Amino acid sequence: MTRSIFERGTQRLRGELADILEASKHRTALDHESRLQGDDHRSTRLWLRLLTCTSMIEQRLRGRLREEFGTTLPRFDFMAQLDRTPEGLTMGELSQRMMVSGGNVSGIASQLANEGLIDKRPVPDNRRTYCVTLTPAGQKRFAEMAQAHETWVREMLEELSVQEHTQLMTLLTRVKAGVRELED
Amino acid sequence: MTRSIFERGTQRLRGELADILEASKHRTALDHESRLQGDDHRSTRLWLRLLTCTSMIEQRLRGRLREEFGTTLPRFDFMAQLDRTPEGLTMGELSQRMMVSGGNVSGIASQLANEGLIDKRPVPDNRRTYCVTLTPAGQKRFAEMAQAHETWVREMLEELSVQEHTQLMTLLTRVKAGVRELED
DNA sequence: GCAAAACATTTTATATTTAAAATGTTTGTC
DNA sequence: GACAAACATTTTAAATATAAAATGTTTTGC
Repeated sequence: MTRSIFERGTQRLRGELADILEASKHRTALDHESRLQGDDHRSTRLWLRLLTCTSMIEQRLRGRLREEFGTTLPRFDFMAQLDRTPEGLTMGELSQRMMVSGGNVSGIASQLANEGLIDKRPVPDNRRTYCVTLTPAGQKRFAEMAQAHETWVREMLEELSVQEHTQLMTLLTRVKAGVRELED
Repeated sequence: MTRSIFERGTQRLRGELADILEASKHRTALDHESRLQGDDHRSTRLWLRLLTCTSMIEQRLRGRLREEFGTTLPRFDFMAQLDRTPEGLTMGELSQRMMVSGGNVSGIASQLANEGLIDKRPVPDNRRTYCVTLTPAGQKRFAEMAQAHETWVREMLEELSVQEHTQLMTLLTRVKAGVRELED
C-alpha cells in the first residue's frame, strides 16, 4: 500500500513524499472502514460508517449488560418490547419488532419463561397464537436494567448537540424509508 | 397506549380525537423502535433508529449474498479486508477491523482456507502470528461479489442526495468519535 | 362444508458469535 | 539467563441466529 508511493518513480518531490509518509503514520483506529480506498463508492463508505457506529455501541451495551446484570442484548431487547406493550405481544410480533427469525424468538422466550420473567399464555379466539407479557418479576428486573441502559446510551451520544441529534434522526428516517420501500 | 387519549376526559374535541385515531391506524412497520414511548430519551430513540437502519441493510445484504453467491456477510467482510490489504493481515488485525472476537475470526479463517480462498502462512520473525492473504482464486471470487455488493448498497442509499450523504457521514463521524473516546 | 392455501409457532439442523480458558511465544525485569 | 507478564491465537462451551421442515390452526374459494 505505502509501496505504491515509491513505484511512482522519482519525479515526486521530496517534501510531498514526506507529508504523505507522515500522514500515514497517524495511528487511526481500525474498523470496518479500513477496507476502503479512494475508488469505493460514497454509498459503501456510508454503509460501513453506519455499521461501525452500530457495532461500537452494541459492543459497549453488550459488555455492560453482562457485567452489571448478567444478561444479554437480545434478552434485554425482548423484555424491552414487552415493557412497552403491557397488553402483551405475540411471538410473531416480537420477531418482527426485534427483526430476528421466529425460531430465535422461540428460544429466547422459553429461557425467559423458565426464569419466570415472562408469561406466555394462549389466546382464547386463536389457538395458533400466544400472548406474551412480562411477569411482575420481569417488570421489576427490566426497570432496573432500563435505567442503566438509558444512561449508557446517553453517555455515548451526548457529544452531539440537540440540533445534531435532530439532524441525524431526520437523515436516518430517510435511510429507513428508502430501504423499506425496496421490494423484496 | 391509545387508551391515554380517552383518559384525558371529554374536553377533547371530537374532530381532534378522530384525527388521532385515524393517524394511529396508519400501518407503520414494526421494528426496534416500536418499544419507545414519549418519555424515552432522545439518545435512546436515536440509538434504536440507528440499530433499525443497520439491521435492515444487513438483512438485505445477507439475503443477497446467500442467494446469489452462497456466502455470508462475515465471510464477505473477511475477504474485503484482505482485498484492501494485499500485503496481508494478521488474525488480530482482522479481528480488530471486523470488530468481532478472535475466536470468530479463527473459525471463518479455517473455513475460507479449506475452500482455498485465503492463504495463512507463518511470519518468519514471530511464531505467534500468521499472515493472511487472498489466494488468486479468492481475489477472483471477491471481485465478483464486491461489484454486486456495491450495487446493492447504492440501491439502498440512493434516495439520499449527495448533500445528505455528506451530512450523514459527518454526523456519524461525530458519533464514532464520541463513542471511541469513552474509556474502557 | 371441504379442500387448499395461508398463518403462527416450534422444531431441527447447522452456522455464527461470544467470553473465557488453554496453548504457545515473546518481552521485559532483575 | 530465569521468570513473570504480556501477546497472538486457538479451543471450548454456551448462547444466539438462520433457514427450512414440521405441526396445528384458521381462512378462503368454491
